[in-house]
Amino acid sequence: MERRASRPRIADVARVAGVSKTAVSFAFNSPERLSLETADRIREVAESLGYRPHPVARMLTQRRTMALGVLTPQALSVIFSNPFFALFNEGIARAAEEHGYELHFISPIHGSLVTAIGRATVDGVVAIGVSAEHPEVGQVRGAGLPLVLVDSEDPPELGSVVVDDEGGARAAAAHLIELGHRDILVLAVEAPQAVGDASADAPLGPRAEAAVTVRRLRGYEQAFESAGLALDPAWVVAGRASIDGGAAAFQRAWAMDLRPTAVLAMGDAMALGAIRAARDLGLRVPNDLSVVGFDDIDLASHVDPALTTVHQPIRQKGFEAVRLLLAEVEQPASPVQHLRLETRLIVRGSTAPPHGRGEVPGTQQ
Amino acid sequence: MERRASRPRIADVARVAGVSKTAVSFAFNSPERLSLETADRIREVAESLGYRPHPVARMLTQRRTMALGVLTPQALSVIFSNPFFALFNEGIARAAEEHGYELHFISPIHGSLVTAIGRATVDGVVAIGVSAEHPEVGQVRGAGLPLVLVDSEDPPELGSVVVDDEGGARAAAAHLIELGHRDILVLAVEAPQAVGDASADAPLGPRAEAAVTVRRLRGYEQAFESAGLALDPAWVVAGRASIDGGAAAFQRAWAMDLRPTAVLAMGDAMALGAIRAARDLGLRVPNDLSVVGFDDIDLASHVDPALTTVHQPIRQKGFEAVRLLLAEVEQPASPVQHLRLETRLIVRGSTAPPHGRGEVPGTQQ
DNA sequence: GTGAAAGCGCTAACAG
DNA sequence: CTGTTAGCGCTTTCAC
Repeated sequence: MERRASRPRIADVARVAGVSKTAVSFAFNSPERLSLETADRIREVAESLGYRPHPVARMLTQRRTMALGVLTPQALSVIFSNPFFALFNEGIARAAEEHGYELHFISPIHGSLVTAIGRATVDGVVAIGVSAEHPEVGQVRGAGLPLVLVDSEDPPELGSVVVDDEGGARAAAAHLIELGHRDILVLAVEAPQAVGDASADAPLGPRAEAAVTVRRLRGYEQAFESAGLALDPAWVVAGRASIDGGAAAFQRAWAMDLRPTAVLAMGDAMALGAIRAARDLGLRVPNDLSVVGFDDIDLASHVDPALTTVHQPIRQKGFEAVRLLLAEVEQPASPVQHLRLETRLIVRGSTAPPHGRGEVPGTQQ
Repeated sequence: MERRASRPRIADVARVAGVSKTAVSFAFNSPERLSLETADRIREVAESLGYRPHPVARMLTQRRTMALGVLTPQALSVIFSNPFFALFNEGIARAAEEHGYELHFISPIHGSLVTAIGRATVDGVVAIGVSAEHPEVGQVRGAGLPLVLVDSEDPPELGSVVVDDEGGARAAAAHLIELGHRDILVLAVEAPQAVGDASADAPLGPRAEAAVTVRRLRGYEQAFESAGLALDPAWVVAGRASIDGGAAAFQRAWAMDLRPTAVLAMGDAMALGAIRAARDLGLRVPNDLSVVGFDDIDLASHVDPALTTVHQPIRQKGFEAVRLLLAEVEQPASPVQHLRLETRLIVRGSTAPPHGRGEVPGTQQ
């Protein structure tokens, strides 16, 4: 009856090798505290038994998991289908694996982020799309976990990584204005209705994404003001941050009899959607309609015409967030850090002067 | 000194509420075993203290983690930058969240998949790009974890989800042959050099991806044979499964004086790379060169010309893999299941008869 | 309805 | 160099 289907425990190894559990533990964790031969013999026995220290038990005693959490209010499946997250995750992943940490994605479970956080076994978390006003932030901190915010600086005592949304937006709007556009439609990101079923938590309220929207909108406004113009609120329509969302928003604007010569979209996906919708209406881009996106996802440079957009270093955002987080995780005494990364306008083929007057910028006024 | 910075434990709640630890546990896990008022009071105290059951301790006693692992030999960062995985992960994620499980990505840590698996705290794993000959498979099974293989049926006693690679490849090749092509270049996927540093494990050998390659190649051959032709091994060149890899492979073939009128690429990314390389050489697609991909990633239908390719249900593959896995996880007695999904050729704009004779298929013979 | 006590599997003082 | 022992924080029989 010595054979057992279940996983061998440390005691089994100790018994077979004729040593104490301590010795076995040392053989794995501090071999230098054992004679070479003892350590070798123990490892052989362990090997032959197929023994591996149980990771959960190990976490419990070591009080660390060697895993980092990526917290998002979005459903897991959108995290993986969204090109923005593809880049962000890539950056996160690169930093995590460089330091030997695993990655756990913390997304609503049965609609509840609170339960998801409650279950997370991580040493620290990077949160994106979340800020001060969210109960989740308090929960993570209450759990004693280091937390770094991305795209929000709100509880200032937390580490953060943000980009210059305002400056990027300003540059985008200024570009259009310089080209001579005056009838500019703004496609804003509406707060996504979080997965939420009718479960206990999730009084989601204004998400941090709203903060990004506000910053970008402010940038647009500043550019208008600098040019002595004003951004008419009626020309700001909100939609979901996706291709379909952008298309729908553009159509809605059109149905409201807005006839823009240019579009400022707060995301590339929305920009692409607007282009699609405009084409369906018979408009040519950029001749009849100029479109500027935001983010500079991979696709932006591959579509035709290539999308003029505001580049933000998404990968780097993820990478730096993990770097800041690990500093806190590994030296709990270290001060929290704040990072602000640059954005820059990339002019490609989707923008031109209004009225199809070719590629040469000229003031139509 | 009652205030403590660290996380409150169950004993703290018990003490403050004036009950035993058991009662506190019951208040959370089996409230029906407590009087309503006791349970409520305990929960209030817990709330006020900010108490949350420690997830690791919980895992240890419950002997389940409510998390599933996704095992891949690729580095974490490639998992997120690769469009194939984007789709696969989406399917995985959808199924996992539907059942309330978290997802952990198990990728080499410091180059070692073995340590990564050793650390994984999951109730089961879906492995892709791995099969019988890999030590990792044995390790996972040794840990007593249910395991479902994707793209391999090799240890037949394991659950599996595969697609009809052979049939898809056959259809792709047949399509080209019917169009009249005879000089067909095959772009095969070469085994990726796993991340591996010089660390202990990773005698990686032929990866399961090799199996996919073999199946697709066999499909191509069958189509050739059915047409009374033969696939010349000299016309099969291998490259990395990426855009750059495809471009490089095509250039290499060109440098070896191969002058194909068509390309069969084992992945869409490679196909796209081949198109790029061909264009750089002054060839027009599909007039001078027809290209067929494999997989049908999102991008395939968005490029110009849209890519003719073999569609495989990548999302579904992920979704089903988790479904099969959960069946095993939740009813350990249940039999392992095997699933084979269909593929189908999707003809778009990147294929035409050879010699630029327009879009109408005609036998050039 | 409530609590005492025995683990879950491992680590790490502390002795010897 | 090796073993004893006491936890890590929670769950869960089993008595009361």
